[in-house]
Amino acid sequence: MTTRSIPTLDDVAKLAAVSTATVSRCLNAPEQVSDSTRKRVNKAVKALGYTPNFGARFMAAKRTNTIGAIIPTMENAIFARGLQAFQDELRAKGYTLLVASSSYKSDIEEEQIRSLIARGADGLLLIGHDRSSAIMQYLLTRKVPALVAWAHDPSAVLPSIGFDNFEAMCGLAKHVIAMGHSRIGMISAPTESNDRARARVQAVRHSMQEAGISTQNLKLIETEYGIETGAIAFQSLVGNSQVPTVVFCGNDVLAVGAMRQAKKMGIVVPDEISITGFDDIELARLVEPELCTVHVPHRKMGATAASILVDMVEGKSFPQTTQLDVKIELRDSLSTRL
Amino acid sequence: MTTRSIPTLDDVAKLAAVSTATVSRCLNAPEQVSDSTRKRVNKAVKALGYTPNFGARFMAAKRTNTIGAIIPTMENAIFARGLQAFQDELRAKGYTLLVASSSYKSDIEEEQIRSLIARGADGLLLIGHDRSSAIMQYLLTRKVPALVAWAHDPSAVLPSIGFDNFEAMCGLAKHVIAMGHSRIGMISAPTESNDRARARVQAVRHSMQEAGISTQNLKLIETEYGIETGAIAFQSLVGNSQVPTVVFCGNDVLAVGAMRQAKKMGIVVPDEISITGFDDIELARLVEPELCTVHVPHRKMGATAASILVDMVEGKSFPQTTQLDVKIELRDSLSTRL
DNA sequence: TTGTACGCGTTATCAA
DNA sequence: TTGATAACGCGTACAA
Repeated sequence: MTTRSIPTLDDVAKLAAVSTATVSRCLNAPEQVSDSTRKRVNKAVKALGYTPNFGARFMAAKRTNTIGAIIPTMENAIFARGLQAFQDELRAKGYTLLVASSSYKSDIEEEQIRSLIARGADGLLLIGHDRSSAIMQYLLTRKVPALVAWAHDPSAVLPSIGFDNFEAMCGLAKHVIAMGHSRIGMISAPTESNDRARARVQAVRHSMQEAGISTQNLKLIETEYGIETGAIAFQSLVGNSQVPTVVFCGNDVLAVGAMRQAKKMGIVVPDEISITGFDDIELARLVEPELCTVHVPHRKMGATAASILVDMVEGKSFPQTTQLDVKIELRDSLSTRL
Repeated sequence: MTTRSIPTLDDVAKLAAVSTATVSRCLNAPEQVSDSTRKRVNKAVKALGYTPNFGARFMAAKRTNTIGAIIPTMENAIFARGLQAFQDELRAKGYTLLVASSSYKSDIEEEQIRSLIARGADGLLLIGHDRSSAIMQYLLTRKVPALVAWAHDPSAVLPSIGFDNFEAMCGLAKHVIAMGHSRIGMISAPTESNDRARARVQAVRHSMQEAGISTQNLKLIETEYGIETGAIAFQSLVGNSQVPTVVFCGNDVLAVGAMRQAKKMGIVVPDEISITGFDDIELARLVEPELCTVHVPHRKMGATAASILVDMVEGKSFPQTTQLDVKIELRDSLSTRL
């Protein structure tokens, strides 16, 4: 039982009695190697338990078959589900996924972008378009293909896949307003450096104006992502003089927090107040009443994002932007205001 | 506007009119460089937007300040929360986290372990002790520090941090049995290559035997992780001749699925049947009735795991196993059987 | 305090 | 089909 050191290409080559070039070819272009030597090499690889060193491979080939993804947080079910689909699809295409999370902080995101690129990520998946010009410059000079997901903006520099947050929320808001609601509350994630959140808020404003309702009637609270924060926001929203008849929430988690708080305060949903969410995570159908929300095809988005990004990396043609359809899920947490 | 290529150490050195060695020192051991030259070098680094190439750095230094983590799935809130804490703590200590997921498949996990090690991960976080001897050999010969989380086993080869799944479930099961339950159902995640799931099932068996209840009275169903799968399992459990009075679930997600199915079938929880979970994710307190479960300190586990793993990587002393306390949360989905 | 020069493990070019 | 060999970008003895 001697201490064996980590086997290298050279070790494999020696054991198989060939050159390192041949071993390398066996691994990367097997069809260029004769059957007999390939068998011999593969045997040596197994015997030694050889694994290529990515650092060296990266330096020599400038490719890693690795895709990096930076998401705001792993604690959010929507990203988790989409990301899992993203990874599954990448695997099928022979790529490995590396994930980093930014905690919704743009400076951390920048750091992660640099880190993943330095590590040789062939392509990057990012969330949303909001990004400092410095880091955009960096991305462009490094020429690393980057795809923005969870967003849809044909005019943006980076290609994107997602849905139109503005349109989606408009659809819901118009429906709600048509039901007779005019005193409106909204709980949103912080809109600074979060284009998705901003678009959803603007959609509500826009829909109100279009219906001739003064946006003075909109009570907006911005708060961080969480059930607890949603509950607190709801409390202060209904504590005001003008209690809204409906509360739009920027995502399902905030909405569920609002619903919990309503129950706690003895406010009946939807009889006394309607609540809506966004995303349609599993949770939305587990609460009572079921949450009215906007369904987003996360898995499909993740899988499609993988396809597109791989095409980008491999120099194939790809769409500048891909729009996915959302569906408004009218459920029991929303009712008509007579 | 010329096409600039990626700046290297050499470029920085030239611009600052020093040698590459000095630049390297500026980055890795600033105290060895005089103030004036350091300033000059830092300026050049900024001007060029230089980022070290990890591949090259890894090859030369054999360290990357990177920790890899392989979790079964990102879609599970328990891992997500613990992992986020893990990452936050790592960041504070100057390490970067790379995440991969195995979809609960051991062959994929092996692939990911090799991949992360080849990429130069200084240390690895793994979930659970179940692992083939081949990959254990690989881990040991590569001498990469690896810490097992979500498990606690003083006798295992790899150091671990977590809680005693067996003891935790025994605590709950004994309490339930003392409440008068004797016809028992259980919905578990697949126990093959999942020591946590296995320990929880064994705990129920053990507790029954200890109370003099034949384990013939245990109806066990193994199914994959998910709300829907939990619902299906529950349905077949109550479709049997001997309907259980309590259903233990291996985790909260399965339990919530069971509760949803019970509601759908018009079976009142806990009056007609009690249901328990494990983990205490946020969801547990959002369903109605609130789910009786075992609370696990995920965040604390993640943060502590980071500390220990960094100590391992840096050659400091560390505990072979760290046990965290769990707490049984007696909530309304469990009631006495008279 | 700073510079020179070598080696890390791989891929790719070119010849054989 | 195979082999020799030059990069790739960095850290670090060792020397100055």
